Amino acid sequence: MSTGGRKFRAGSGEGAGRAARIQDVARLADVSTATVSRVLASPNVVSEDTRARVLEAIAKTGYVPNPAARSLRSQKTYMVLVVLPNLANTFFSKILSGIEETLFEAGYGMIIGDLDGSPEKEAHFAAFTSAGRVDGAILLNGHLFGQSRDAQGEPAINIPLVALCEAIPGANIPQIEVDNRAASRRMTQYLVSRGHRLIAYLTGPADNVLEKERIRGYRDGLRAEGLAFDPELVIEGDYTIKSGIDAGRDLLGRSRRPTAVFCTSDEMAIGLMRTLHSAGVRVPQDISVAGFDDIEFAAVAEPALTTIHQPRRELGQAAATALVDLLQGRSTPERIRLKTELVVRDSVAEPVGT
Amino acid sequence: MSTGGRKFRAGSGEGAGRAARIQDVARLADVSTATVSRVLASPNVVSEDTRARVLEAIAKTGYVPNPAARSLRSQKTYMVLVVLPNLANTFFSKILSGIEETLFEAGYGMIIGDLDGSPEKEAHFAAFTSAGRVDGAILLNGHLFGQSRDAQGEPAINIPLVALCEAIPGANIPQIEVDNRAASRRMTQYLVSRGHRLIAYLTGPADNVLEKERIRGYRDGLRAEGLAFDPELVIEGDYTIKSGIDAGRDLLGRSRRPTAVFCTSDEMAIGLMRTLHSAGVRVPQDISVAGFDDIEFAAVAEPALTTIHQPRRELGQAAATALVDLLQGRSTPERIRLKTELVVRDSVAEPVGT
DNA sequence: GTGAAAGCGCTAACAG
DNA sequence: CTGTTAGCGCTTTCAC
Repeated sequence: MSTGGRKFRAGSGEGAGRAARIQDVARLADVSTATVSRVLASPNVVSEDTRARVLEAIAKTGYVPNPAARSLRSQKTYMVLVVLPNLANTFFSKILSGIEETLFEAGYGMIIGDLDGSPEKEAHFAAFTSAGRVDGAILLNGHLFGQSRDAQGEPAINIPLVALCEAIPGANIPQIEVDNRAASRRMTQYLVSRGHRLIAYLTGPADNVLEKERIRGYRDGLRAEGLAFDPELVIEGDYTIKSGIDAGRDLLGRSRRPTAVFCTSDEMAIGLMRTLHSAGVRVPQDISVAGFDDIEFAAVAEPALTTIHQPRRELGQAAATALVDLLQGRSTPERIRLKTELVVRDSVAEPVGT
Repeated sequence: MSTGGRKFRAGSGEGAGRAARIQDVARLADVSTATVSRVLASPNVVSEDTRARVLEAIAKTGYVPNPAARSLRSQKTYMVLVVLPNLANTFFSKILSGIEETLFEAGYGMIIGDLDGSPEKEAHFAAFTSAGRVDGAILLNGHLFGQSRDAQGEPAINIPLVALCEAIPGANIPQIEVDNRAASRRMTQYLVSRGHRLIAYLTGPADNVLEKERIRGYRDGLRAEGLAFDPELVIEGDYTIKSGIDAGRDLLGRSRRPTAVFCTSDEMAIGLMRTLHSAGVRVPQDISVAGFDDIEFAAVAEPALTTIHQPRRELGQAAATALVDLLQGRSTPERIRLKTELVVRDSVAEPVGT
C-alpha cells in the first residue's frame, strides 16, 4: 500500500490542492512578496495595518515558508548536526534530550549522526556538514571529522562546532564538559576515607580522551592519600555492561583481590556487581563498588550504587546554548565546566577487618 | 570566542575561497551543468568518457551539491522525521539506532522530534512536516499530529508516514509493532504455569494504545487459565522506574498481596523490585516479578528479570525500511509484526505454599 | 514604508 | 548522448 496518493490541502481547509506560497499571501493581502517576507523577518519595519493584513492572509492561506527556498537564498538551514559515537548507549539519551530541548526553543532542528564505529559514516557526516546541510554541529565523539585539513591547515569544515563531554585535543572549539579529573579524584579519596587501600580501577576505552582525565584523577587521589598506583589494579573496560561482567570474572580469578572497585561508568559497575553476586561475593560486605554517571538505574541497583552524578540534561543544554550563541554571532566561553556530585548510596562500605 | 571567521576552502585545497558549484565543475569538464547533474543522478545515461571527465572535475573542485538548491528544485529533502514521546526514555535508544542505520544506508538523514508531552512541540513538528522539510516521518508516539484535518477529512500532512510500536487507531498508515497482546498473554500464562493465581498487573499510561493490547492479553491469559480478572489487581503506572517504585509501595500496603506482578516495562519491574527489597520482601521467594521489553539492564537486575524480549533494533530497521519503500514509490505491507520472546530468568518462581 | 527585480544552485523538460 | 532553458520559492538590494 502507499499513502502517497493524498491530495495536499492547506491547513484550514481553504484553497486549492497545493501548499500556499508567498505569492498567494501577497496577492490576498494586496502587497508584494517582499512585504510578506518582511512581515516574517522584521515585522517592525512594516506599517502596522499592512502587517495586520499580511498576517491575516497568512492565517487564511495556511502559508508556511518553504525552507528549501529560504535556505537556498539565505544560506541558512536552521539545522544542527549532533554526532555521537553510539546512539544505542543509554548514557546519551538524556543529553540528547537536553540538546533537542534547547535547540527547539532557539528554532533549530536536530539531525542525529550515529557514528557507530564506522569510518564510512564519519566521512558521510563530514561531507554532509561541509555541504551546508546544517548550520552547526555538536560533537560528542571526541574528535573532529576525518581531520581533513586544507593547505592552510584549517579544517575544511567552516561552520561553528562545539565539543560535548569529550574534549577534542588540539581543536580550537568551545568545549562543554564536567571536571572528570576532579570527580575521579574525589571518588578515589572517598573510597580511601572509607578505609580502602587496595582500590581497583575499571576504565573506559583506552583511546578515550575523557578516560585519560579520569585515570589521572584516580592517581591524584591515590597520591594525595599516600597510596601507590599499581597498574595491576587497572582493568580495561569500555563503559558497557558486558565489560563490567568481564571485569568481574577477571577479579574473581585473582588471588590478591582489591577491597573496592571504582568503575568509570554505572553500566560497568552494575555488570560487575552482577558477576560478583553470582559468585557469592557480596557488595558491599565483601567488596565495595563505585560507579560514574549516575544513570537512572544507579539508584535502583542492588545495592544502590554510590557514584558520581553528571548533569546530563544540563550538559546537553549548555552545549546547545553555546552553539546557538555562535550561530547567532554571539560569543561563548571556550570552556564550560559543569559540576559533578558525589552520590553516596549503599555499594561502598568499610572493608572487612577494618 | 567565535569560530565563524574561518575561510572556506574546497576539500582538496584547490580553488578560491568559496565552495564549488555545478557551474565550476561544468566549466572545468567542458560540459553543461545538465550533464554534471546527470552524472550524479543517472550515470549510465552519460557516455563513458564524458562521465570520467566530469567525475575528475568533481574530485578536483571538491564539489558537493547544494542540498537546498537540489531540494528546492526536486521537492525532496532526503530527510526523515522521527517523532517520539520521550527521548530521555532509554527504551527508544536502540530503536533509534536501528532507524538511523537503515535510513543512512538508503541515503536519508534522521531528524528527531521529541514531543516531551508538549502540545506546542507537537504543533511545531506538524508544521515542520507539512512545510516539506522532510520526505516522510516515523511516528512512535501513538497518534497523528494535531489530528488537524481539512474539509475533506483528510489529514493535512501528505507525506508518507509509518507508525512504530504504537499503532495509530484509525490511521491508514503502515504499522510496525510486536504482538503485544499475544506476548502479554504468554507471560500471564507462564506465571500461571508456575503456580500463580493472584497476579497483579502494572500498566503503562492509561491512554496508551499499546497498553490496551497488553492488558487484553493479560485478560486473555487469565481467562484461558480459568482465572477471573480482578480490577483490584491492576495498578496504574507509566513505564518509568519511578512508577515501579510507587507501585511497590502500593503493593506493600495491601493486606491481600498478589504472589506475582506482571509489569509492562522492565523499568517498572526494576523499580518495583527495589521497593520490595527495601521492605525486606524477597523476589522471587516472597513475590515474583516479570517485566516487558528486555532492556539491557534486565539481564543484570537482581534477580535477573524474567521478561518479554522485544527486538528493538529490528523494529527500528523495519520501520525505516517500510518508510523508504514508500518514499521510493514501492509498496509496503500495511502491518508488520515482529516476534517477541519469553525470556525466563530468575525473578519468577513458584509461590510459597505451592 | 513598499515594490520590482535579480538571483541563491540545482534539475528536468525539451530539443537537437 | 548532450545542451538550452526555465523555473523551484524565497530574500534582499535598490529604487521610489
